[in-house]
Amino acid sequence: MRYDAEHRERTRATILKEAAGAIRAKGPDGIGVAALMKQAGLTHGGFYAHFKSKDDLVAEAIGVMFEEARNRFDRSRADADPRQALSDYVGFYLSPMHRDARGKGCPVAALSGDMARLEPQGRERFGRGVATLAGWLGKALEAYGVPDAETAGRSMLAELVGALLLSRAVADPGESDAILASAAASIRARYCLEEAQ
Amino acid sequence: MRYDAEHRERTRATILKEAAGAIRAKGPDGIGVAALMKQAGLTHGGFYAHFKSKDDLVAEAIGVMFEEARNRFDRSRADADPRQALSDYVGFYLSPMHRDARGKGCPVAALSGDMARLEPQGRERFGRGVATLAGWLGKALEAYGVPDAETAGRSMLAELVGALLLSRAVADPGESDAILASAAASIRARYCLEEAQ
DNA sequence: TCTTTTATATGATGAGCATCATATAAAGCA
DNA sequence: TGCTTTATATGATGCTCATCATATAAAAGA
Repeated sequence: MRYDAEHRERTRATILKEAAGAIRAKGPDGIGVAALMKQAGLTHGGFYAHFKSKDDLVAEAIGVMFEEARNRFDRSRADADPRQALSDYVGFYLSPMHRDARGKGCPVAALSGDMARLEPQGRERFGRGVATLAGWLGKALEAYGVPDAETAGRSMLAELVGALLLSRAVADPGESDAILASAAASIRARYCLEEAQ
Repeated sequence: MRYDAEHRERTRATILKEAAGAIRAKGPDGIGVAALMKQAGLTHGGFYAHFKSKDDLVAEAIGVMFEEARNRFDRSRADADPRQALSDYVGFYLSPMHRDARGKGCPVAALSGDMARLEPQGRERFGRGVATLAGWLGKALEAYGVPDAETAGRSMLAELVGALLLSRAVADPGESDAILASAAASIRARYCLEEAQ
């Protein structure tokens, strides 16, 4: 019905935003095209006017998630010294709030487990996101003199992701909190972030 | 057809063993009852003579996986001093071999990502397994004088799991190897395991 | 040998899924 | 006002899945 010029674009963005949330919350196989389109206020058939296939959507949505993550990371380091910025990021990452907001949180933690089963297109995009994120962490560590910063950045990302995943996986809330707290304490101690908090 | 006394039991064990592998490799939703029974040399209908439901099977299979993991851990610490045993375990855990054997490897790394979506029965069993594994690591660390061993055990598990997951998730083999190596180096340095390797 | 028992097999049901051919409706243009 | 274009809607197809009612076949006990 020949809507105004950017209508199609806006609709596509809405679908992608819904998908980015739903895929993180329920996994790439946990959400169907019909349900997703309904969430976006549309019907399922129209989907294929915007995306070649569901795999195509998933790959694009992964890109959107990493853009969101980049914005968050940029914001956290905007006005502070690198050590403070890193401390803030660790604090956010290992917070119960982040744990409980799977659909809005870090795509790496939300999707790592599903990646091995995903089509190459999405995996590739995910891999680039992981490398970028590890690089940011490494640079932040390097900025205040941590040695072997590239290795440390990857190690730190692994612990952040592992701790968040475990805290989401276990059934007991006390154990879940303890996992987050232990990882935070260990990371802070080892990269001299204690006093910055 | 009234097979001999333990036939039923043996069949059940076969199904569980196949399930424990397939669930780790493809996820709880990645394998169907029919395909699983076929792998076990049976037809799909007979399944319900052994398990109440697929959810029931998944929960039991998770138990089997953690038993396997316990055996592996026990073996690794059988004849060495605690530091050497821990070093061996870290070496095994972060090896490319373990990364590539998802169906036979650590259930925590294989299933963390799926846990949040699983029924409570399976989650509960998984949570107990995680706590036990973190406890073992903590005890091993304590045995050679690492301070705050309980915290350190949880932190170490988080990094092991996170690194293995990331190494399986990224598409680029070089990056995957680097993630494993970075985590191993960081863990060895921080818990004085270098010289033990 | 005949009956009873029970582990496994067959086949069906109904739900959910991705995908696609076709229809509709409304905005811009004539 | 009427025509054309195109974003969205409807409805169908064929697939996979968990589950279950029912059938079969063979071992154990008589």
